Amino acid sequence: MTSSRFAVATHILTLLALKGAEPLTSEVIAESVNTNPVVIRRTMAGLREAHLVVSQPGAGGGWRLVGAPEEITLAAVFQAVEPEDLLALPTKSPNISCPVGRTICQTLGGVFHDAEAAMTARLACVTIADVLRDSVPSATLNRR
Amino acid sequence: MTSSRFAVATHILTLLALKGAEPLTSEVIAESVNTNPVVIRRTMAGLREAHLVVSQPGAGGGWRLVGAPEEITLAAVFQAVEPEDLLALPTKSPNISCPVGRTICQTLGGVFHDAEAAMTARLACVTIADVLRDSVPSATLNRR
DNA sequence: TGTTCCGTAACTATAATGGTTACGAAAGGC
DNA sequence: GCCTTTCGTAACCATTATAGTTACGGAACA
Repeated sequence: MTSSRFAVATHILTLLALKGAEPLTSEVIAESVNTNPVVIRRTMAGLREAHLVVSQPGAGGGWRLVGAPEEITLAAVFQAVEPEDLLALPTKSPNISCPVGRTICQTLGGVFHDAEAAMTARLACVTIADVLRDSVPSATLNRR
Repeated sequence: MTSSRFAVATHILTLLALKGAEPLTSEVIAESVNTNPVVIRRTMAGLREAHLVVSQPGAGGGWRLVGAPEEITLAAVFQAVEPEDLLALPTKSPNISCPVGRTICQTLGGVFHDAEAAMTARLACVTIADVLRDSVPSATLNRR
């Protein structure tokens, strides 16, 4: 099981898309997500590094989307907040004196990579705009 | 990040496939995986429930594959040892007085399900026989 | 009857996650 | 220049999952 960061990040971006150009503070976002502003900032840090959002400190500041909701795929969101590999190899290396143990990790690495790529490809078909439309059908996107 | 159970289970099944009808003890398997016999038994419990392996206590006992390696897909292995959802929704429900928070979990649930299905579909294309061939090319499968 | 082996409970150590407090720094209104 | 707002981040705690380990009961079989 992964962390809920991906779910939280998607929730936040959808909220930002709904509110359009208006910047939202961590406090306001935290209320919608039902958590602490610091948790929001932690999650947003990854999104900012990926240039999906920008932040502005000071009065009237907060968070805004960088691009159009139609152009933010969930694959990009996933990679921004869950960098690690989804399927894990064992921390302790297998016994290299066993013919299987000697090579299994390399074999599995390839399979795992393919499987994760398949999942990412599926996530790349969905955008924040799609999520917003699905989640709040009545929303008229406030475009900049 | 998931646990390494899926990797360990695949390792074990590959080892059983290599050894054919000969039953392997938890001790022998643990040596190849480089861990403790109890950890092996814990992992095997899921595989037994899924009818992928059978165990036999007592002298000369151990673990054997139930079916042919060609018929055991990694999707079946994955589902046997990692039953939970891969992508997680937040433990705390969002704020239902927010239009996004009210509905986002249901929307995300659908997306997550599709993404996991895409990964599983990819894993269903690979069998234990494939892994064995890839990992130990020289292996002649000892068939029953 | 004794050895071998699984089945499982119990305990521990470690790491990840999420929640919280705290405080520094940047932005902008006055 | 000051003061308020807000982000950025460190630090700490509680909770949970995983993996490792010991221990012991019960089944199989010679």
